[in-house]
Amino acid sequence: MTLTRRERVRQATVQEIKDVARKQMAEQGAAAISLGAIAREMGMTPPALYRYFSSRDALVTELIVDAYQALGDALEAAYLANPQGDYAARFQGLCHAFRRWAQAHPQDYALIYGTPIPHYHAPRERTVPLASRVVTFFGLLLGEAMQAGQLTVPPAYRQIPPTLQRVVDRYLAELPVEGATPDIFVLAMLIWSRLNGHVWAELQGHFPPDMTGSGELFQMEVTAICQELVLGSGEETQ
Amino acid sequence: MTLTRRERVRQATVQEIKDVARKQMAEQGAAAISLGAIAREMGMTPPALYRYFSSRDALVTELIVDAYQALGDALEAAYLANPQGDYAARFQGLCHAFRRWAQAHPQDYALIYGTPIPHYHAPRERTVPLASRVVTFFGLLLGEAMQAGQLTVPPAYRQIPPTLQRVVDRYLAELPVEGATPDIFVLAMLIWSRLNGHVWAELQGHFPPDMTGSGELFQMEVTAICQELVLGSGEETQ
DNA sequence: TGTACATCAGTGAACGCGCGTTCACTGATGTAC
DNA sequence: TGTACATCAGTGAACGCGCGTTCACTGATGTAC
Repeated sequence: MTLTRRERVRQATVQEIKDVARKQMAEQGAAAISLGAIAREMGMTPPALYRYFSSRDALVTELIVDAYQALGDALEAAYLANPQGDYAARFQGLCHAFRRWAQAHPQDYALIYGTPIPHYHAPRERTVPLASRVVTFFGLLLGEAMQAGQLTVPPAYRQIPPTLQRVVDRYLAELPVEGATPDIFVLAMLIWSRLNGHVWAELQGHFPPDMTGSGELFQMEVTAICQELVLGSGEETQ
Repeated sequence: MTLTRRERVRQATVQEIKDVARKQMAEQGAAAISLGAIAREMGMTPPALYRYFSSRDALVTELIVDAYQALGDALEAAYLANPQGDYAARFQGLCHAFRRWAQAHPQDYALIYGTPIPHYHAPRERTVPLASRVVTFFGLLLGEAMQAGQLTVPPAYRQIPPTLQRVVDRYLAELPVEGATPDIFVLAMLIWSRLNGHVWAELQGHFPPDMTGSGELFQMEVTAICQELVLGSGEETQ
């Protein structure tokens, strides 16, 4: 079904609102998203925005959803950009795609992984699946590598305490991905949190800023993880 | 020099202002710190607070300094609580102290490591030394362990690219700590960022919340790092 | 020990500002006959 | 192809609210003689 002229104009306006909001997030931070400021920049009056979003929070929610979606898409593209059997290359590709996206869109990154906006409550039923998708790419890759014998799970990650094991099993049962093991599930989350911690520290200047610009520090961390997991390129077995 | 009655009352008021501010941070987030709300809760009028802090930002700065100080003190206590030669125990103690402090004071933790407050600019000459102090405890410990031959720096951390090496050298030259090597400097930052990433993810609910409550997940990560670094307890050599 | 003065905590009114949101309305765009 | 009506985007005024900050002031606390 093709869109009418009016619908196309409407969609363009929605897009413009989001774009201006993102621009203002970049300048003032996510907490400062304001319908008034957006309207001003668009040459409109604030009430006009209520034709497009039922409230400020609804707009914020859409921005969050878009951000997760964009990050997930970036990871998916990176995942597919590297050859299927080369697990180390795919992993590195994922890691760098994560960092690159965060650096290219620091405002969206802070929106989803930073301090929540005061008085805003995200609808978890929408955000949780999207947040999971991000981690899932790491899980998928690590799972494949393990099945191919190109990954050694460090002993510390193999010994899951019984109470934690039970919780993990419950999540695995609901997961739409087959072949996921508790080891890989936990490993993917922990590896992701390392990367996220690094990228966050970079962006917030918690590292000496002139040490992170080149990306060499990040590369060291990624290499260290590869070595810790003995991530193979798949060449040995083929 | 002993304090006069007036000075003591004054200090108590300053303390109360900070305490109320911290309480409100816990409820509404750091971005919502408001002199008006603080005054209201204290049964005062907003202008009265200007007797104690020259502006809202000055108050925020003090809260940040206090938070860094408290976290540093907690780490120092944990550092000293474990025997000098037992590097693994000391490391684990540091890690858990970091997490415990963050969980006990999530608002202060978010204040220093979360998204910066909009329109507030921290005076870096005050915050950077305090932020460094936190990481320094990890550096100190890892340095001692290495000198004792109880630490193996993973190969990925040993190969520092030349451009990065130059920057690291410059920082090491200014550092008041002797015996710090580039390896350890880089290692401490990266290990800290892993821990920070984990703790942040826990607090923000980026991990499934029922998986983090027990602390077993965090313990797995700490153990993994210990094993990756082959952190010894010092018993073998004595 | 008592008085005169200085210091300082806190008040109350006011400043300009921006916020999200509602409402009744105008005027343009699209649709049905 | 032309007219009558419905839909919808956007305006302007207004709502109540809270913010940081200033100013002139009152009244209590402390100090000097």
